[in-house]
Amino acid sequence: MMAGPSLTPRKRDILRAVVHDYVLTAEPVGSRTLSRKYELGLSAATIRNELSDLEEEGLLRQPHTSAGRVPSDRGYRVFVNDLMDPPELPSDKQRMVDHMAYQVEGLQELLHQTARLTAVLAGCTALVRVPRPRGSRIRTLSLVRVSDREALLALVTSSGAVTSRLVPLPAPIADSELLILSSFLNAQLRDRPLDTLTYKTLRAISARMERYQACLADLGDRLIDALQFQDEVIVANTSHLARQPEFQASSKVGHLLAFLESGGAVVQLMDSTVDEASEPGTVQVRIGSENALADLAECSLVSATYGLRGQTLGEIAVLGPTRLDYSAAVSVVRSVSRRLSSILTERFSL
Amino acid sequence: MMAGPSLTPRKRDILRAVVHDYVLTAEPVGSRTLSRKYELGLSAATIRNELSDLEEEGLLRQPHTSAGRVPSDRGYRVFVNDLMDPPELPSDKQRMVDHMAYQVEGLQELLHQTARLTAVLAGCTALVRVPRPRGSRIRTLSLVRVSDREALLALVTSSGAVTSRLVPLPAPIADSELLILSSFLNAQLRDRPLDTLTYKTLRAISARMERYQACLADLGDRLIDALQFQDEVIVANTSHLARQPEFQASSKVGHLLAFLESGGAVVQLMDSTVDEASEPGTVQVRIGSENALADLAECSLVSATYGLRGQTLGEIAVLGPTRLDYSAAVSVVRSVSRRLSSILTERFSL
DNA sequence: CCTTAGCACTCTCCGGTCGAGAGTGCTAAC
DNA sequence: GTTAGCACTCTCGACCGGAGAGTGCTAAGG
Repeated sequence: MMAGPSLTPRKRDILRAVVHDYVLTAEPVGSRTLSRKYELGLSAATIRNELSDLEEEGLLRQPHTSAGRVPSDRGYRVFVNDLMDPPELPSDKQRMVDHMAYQVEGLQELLHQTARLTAVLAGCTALVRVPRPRGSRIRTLSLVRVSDREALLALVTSSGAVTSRLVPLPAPIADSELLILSSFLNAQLRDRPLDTLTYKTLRAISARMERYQACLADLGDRLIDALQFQDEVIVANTSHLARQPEFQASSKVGHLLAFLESGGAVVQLMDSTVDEASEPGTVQVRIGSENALADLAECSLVSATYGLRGQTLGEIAVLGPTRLDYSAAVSVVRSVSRRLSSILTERFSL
Repeated sequence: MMAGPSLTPRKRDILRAVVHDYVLTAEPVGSRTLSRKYELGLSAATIRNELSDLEEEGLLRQPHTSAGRVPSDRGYRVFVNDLMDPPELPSDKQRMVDHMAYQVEGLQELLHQTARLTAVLAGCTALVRVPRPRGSRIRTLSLVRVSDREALLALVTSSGAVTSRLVPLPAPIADSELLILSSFLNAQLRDRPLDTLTYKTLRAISARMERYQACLADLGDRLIDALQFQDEVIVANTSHLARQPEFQASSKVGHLLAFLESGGAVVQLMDSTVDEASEPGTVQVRIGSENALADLAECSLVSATYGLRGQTLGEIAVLGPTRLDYSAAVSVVRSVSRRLSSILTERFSL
């Protein structure tokens, strides 16, 4: 966004070193450490001055006076934009990517393996968003009361597939109201092609629905979650997140996991990541608070789309704490998404 | 196994109360609490004596002198065997179970929903083991080196399905050795019906393999994990585990998650649970150390098989800390497994 | 003989204090 | 502009001591 090139080369070197060291150790890094471990040709005192400047510019933070420095989200951003240059994957890893689809048949299995491989190569949690079935539309949608606290949302698509979800009801609701709601949703969504149903569209519909019937409060959001039915997201290696020191404390792990388990939320996240024209192969990085999702304030997402003949089918991403090896993550995601696209093209472009 | 009926009725009441309270609060429960919260008609002092006896019998433990008591694994066992009587599911929950398959099509989707529902009803992590494809056999199996540290295991079944797994290699291994190993495995496994491939069988083969080539060390186990390819296990609501106070500390959550993510390990667990003749609908309970898997020393598993016309197809289970509401869990698992079996029978018994 | 009240004892938990260690910011010299 | 030196600040771990909870034992009461 800004401020990138205004740094002196020396500041750049130092910021790079801080990021590198912190990613490695997860400990705030001090001037002494920097002057010893990195060949900056500077004494600790000089580095201290530079660190102080970098902090003033908002690129570093101090957890407390007299601890070392830690990169801020903006610091990571500068690092990602200007200071790193992700290499091509080392040949042994690249070989694994090339062999990825070896004798794998079936899209679903292919994507599962992709997720696993990405997770292994990047040493992180990996997400793969499965393509929506193209061209199919919503035929009907119905809402049935199951108990006072749960309703069943059933959905039939033009291809004949049926899906259903349990929807928690925030408050008991009369059958008649449910009927009204049901027909409202039907009117809004019938014949809608599934692949036009982004999170934003659903959000808009939900807004109208709330106006229509105020008592439904947050049911809208729940429905959105539930509507993400076909958008399954494959998650691999969640345990990596749980092992990060920054998430050990308190109930953070629990929150994160719950988030990852609610497919809808993950889809929402990914939708918000795609900034229109992102060609397959372009890697996007979202850092910490840039996600604007409280649960992910301390996480970063490195993602790229994959597709077929230029058309985007899905997305593949790596998720970790903001203290992420961005360079490696970008290398992996870039390589895997390219490879996946080319496999799909090879295989399905008859 | 023993010791059940030898308890006086009063001891039974007290043990029941201890289990009940501890499950609820996750805090060691003391004599005073018991005499106040439960209508035992006894003073704290009397209860203390009984608690002392129960501890001597190994049914209770004290985390430290002068803390309250906590049920031991054996205590839970006695509770499960003799002291509880799981009721039928309350009608609202039962209704949800009855509506379970409403308009759901496709086995995979049905099982996913089953897992989710089970998790919701029991308020726990739920596992569903997917049926193996019946009658299909292994046609060929090949092992290809991908890098020094990874090989690819590819498998073709008689139905034509192909699966592959990356197998980590403990040590670099020559192509020629891999070839030998590959043909050995082929000889052992070719034409083997998939549904006879239990963990025990694989274990036996792996043992022979180790003898055959000592340098392969633990590759055997890895292969077993990898071989469980079709045995996918659906896991729902893992975040519940992460939220339990007993797992907050240290890296326990990470371990548990890693365990759940390695499908092979879970299958192994489930295999070891099935004690031969378990008819569909019979609920099995494995408590803590009974699992004999270090990772699960503090977990309990409540499971039942499901099937079609008397034949077992898979298994459904609830997983939680040993401090589990066994009664509720049994109710849910029993009800869901019955229902699932009857849905399958209805639908697939043409 | 079983039950209960009373009491001493033990153990954890919590708050406060203290010293060690790490790292900073500032100043003065090079 | 760079560096050495030094005082200052802050965290972290160890240690201590009191409060609280719970036990085990003993002796009195039904």
